[in-house]
Amino acid sequence: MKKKQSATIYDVASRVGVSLATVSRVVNGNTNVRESTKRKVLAAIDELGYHPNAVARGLASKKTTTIGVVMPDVTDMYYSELARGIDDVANMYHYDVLLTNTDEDPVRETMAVNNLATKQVDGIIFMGNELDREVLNTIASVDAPVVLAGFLTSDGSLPSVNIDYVAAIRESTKALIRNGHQRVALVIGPLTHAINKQYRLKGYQDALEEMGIDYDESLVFTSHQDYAAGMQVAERVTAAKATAAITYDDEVALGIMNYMIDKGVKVPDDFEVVTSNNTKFAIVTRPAVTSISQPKYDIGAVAMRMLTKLMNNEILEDTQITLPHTIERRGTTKNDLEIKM
Amino acid sequence: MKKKQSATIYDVASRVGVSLATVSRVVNGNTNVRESTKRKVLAAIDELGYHPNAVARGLASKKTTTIGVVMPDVTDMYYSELARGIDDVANMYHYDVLLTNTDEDPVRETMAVNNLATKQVDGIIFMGNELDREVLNTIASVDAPVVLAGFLTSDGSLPSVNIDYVAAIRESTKALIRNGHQRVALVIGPLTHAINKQYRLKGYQDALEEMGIDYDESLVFTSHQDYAAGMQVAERVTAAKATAAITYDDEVALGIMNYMIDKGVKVPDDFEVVTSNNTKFAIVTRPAVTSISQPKYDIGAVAMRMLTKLMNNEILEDTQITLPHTIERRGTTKNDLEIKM
DNA sequence: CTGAAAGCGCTAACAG
DNA sequence: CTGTTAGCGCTTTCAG
Repeated sequence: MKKKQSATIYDVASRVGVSLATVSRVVNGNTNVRESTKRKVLAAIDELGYHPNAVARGLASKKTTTIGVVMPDVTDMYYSELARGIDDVANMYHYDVLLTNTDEDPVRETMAVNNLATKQVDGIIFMGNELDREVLNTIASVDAPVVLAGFLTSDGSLPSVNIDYVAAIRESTKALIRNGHQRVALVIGPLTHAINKQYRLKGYQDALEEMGIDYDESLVFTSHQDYAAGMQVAERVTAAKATAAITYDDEVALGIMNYMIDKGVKVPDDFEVVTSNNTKFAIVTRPAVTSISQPKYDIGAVAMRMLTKLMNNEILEDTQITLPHTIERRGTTKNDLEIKM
Repeated sequence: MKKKQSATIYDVASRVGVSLATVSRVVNGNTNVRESTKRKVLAAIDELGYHPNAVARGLASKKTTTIGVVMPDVTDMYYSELARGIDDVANMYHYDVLLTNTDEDPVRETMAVNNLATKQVDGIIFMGNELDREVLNTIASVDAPVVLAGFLTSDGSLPSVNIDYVAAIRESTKALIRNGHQRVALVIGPLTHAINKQYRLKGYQDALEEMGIDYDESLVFTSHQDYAAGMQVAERVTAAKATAAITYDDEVALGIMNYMIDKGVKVPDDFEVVTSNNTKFAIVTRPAVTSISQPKYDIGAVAMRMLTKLMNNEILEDTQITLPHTIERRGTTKNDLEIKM
């Protein structure tokens, strides 16, 4: 039963007594084939166990019906949920997904994009936190549309799908301030990244300004995106005498929360926490974590949908898509947390 | 700067004044090329920005340097950690990964395998809980080696990488019994799956027998692999008057634990929990969850390593690989939990 | 060490 | 509605 791929389009053609072209037509659903011959071809295909060779098809048609997905890490819940959205709509449009983990290393990101180009993918969806100049150049040099999912560059030169980070952080910060906090810590990624400096930090600063609180740089912390990093930054947050924190990553939020709990600090009574991604991590703890709720699956799905249009040479009416977010109130904030614009 | 792929091997050849064959040789690292012409070819490649077309190469060589990974769901931490191990060693051997989510639906699994065959992947790594007969037939019909990661079939007809589930569950069950529990609940997946019935349940029964406790079918529960399902099964576990539980999935364990906590049952004082996958979920809660520790990343990595051998037509000395596991004691079991063989 | 020639399996005009 | 004819870009004998 091995060697399924042995039958070629030629075998089918000669068996039925038609030309390659005819077989190709029925395989590709071309309507210009007489019903009777179509039936015969289909029968032969079945008997021979013929399956089209996508590689040959790719060479001839210059379309591989494969897209590349470049992401920091599949084991990161935030990205994997985006990936699931991407994969589902990719399948819906009959695309396969070539997955690459980069750990946000620009060198690996560059290699990944180049490699995907070599494999002739029809398009690429890129996830991460920032686009290094060299990566940007590589993307520009590639003959395949690229869309960013879950982050963006400051110049908006590439199509992307995101939520309104400024508003999301602004709202949460204000809510915390209304809850009585004068010192709210902001825990984000490197300020060298546009998404952190121009969006998240901006939202935080806007909130402070609107609420009449002076911006204190010492309340802004940079952290890696993992649990251990959260525990570490928690110590600094404590030292800075913050009484609440907004984080950009759920694992970091849990690290901070558990640090507090382990130190005997009551959450939310003595310390409130709001996180950003609303992954499963935010709901399995006690207390569960209040979070900005991003439509992660949809971000991936919409990005993929955009990509299909791009691959189809359609014009996008809007290249910078912003999806709505909400705030999910849970146990790490006091019940009277009030969300307002 | 667009249209990078414009240059072909032919362009390079004519620019240098050699034949295609020569360029192909230097591109593929064939040593039979004079150093001077090699240098010239390399220079031309650089000037023209030539990048080999993997699709054409695949057609000609019948190797795509791409493998397929079929998994239930990327957003499931257990599988995504396996996937990361796979991806890392795949890259090490210069393979790309085509990812497909199946939600364990046999229909989608069958389609996935067929699709991967169409795409001419050189090999496939399959993850899941069970192989449906039809899926098994499809796998057999495909002309590419397949290895299973993180589960197995009862007949061992396919190469696989796992831990010793029987021993792992036996040890944890016995440890719980030694802790004084007469009624330990076992929460696993459907008994129609070999991994549940012939391995996990067996380990549980062996432990009971060794400890002189009668097997009580009403203490074995079937549950889906998610948090909500865990909360649901917890109610039944409580009704069955179990005082401890062993689960096959971390999210399920958290569901059970939180159900107990929410009901005022003290964990671990009044109820102990041991889970199986030791994902990040097990460490971010308070208490953190005692877990069987599987080398998930390594399971994926070893599976991929096996696959490379298979793709290289090497003979495997051992097709059923068992990796070592340990038990990670945390806060959902009493401190005197004693692990013995 | 290098070139010529024959495909890999399929799509895509172009005829008819 | 169907066949013919070119390739797609590269690998791979086989000569030399």
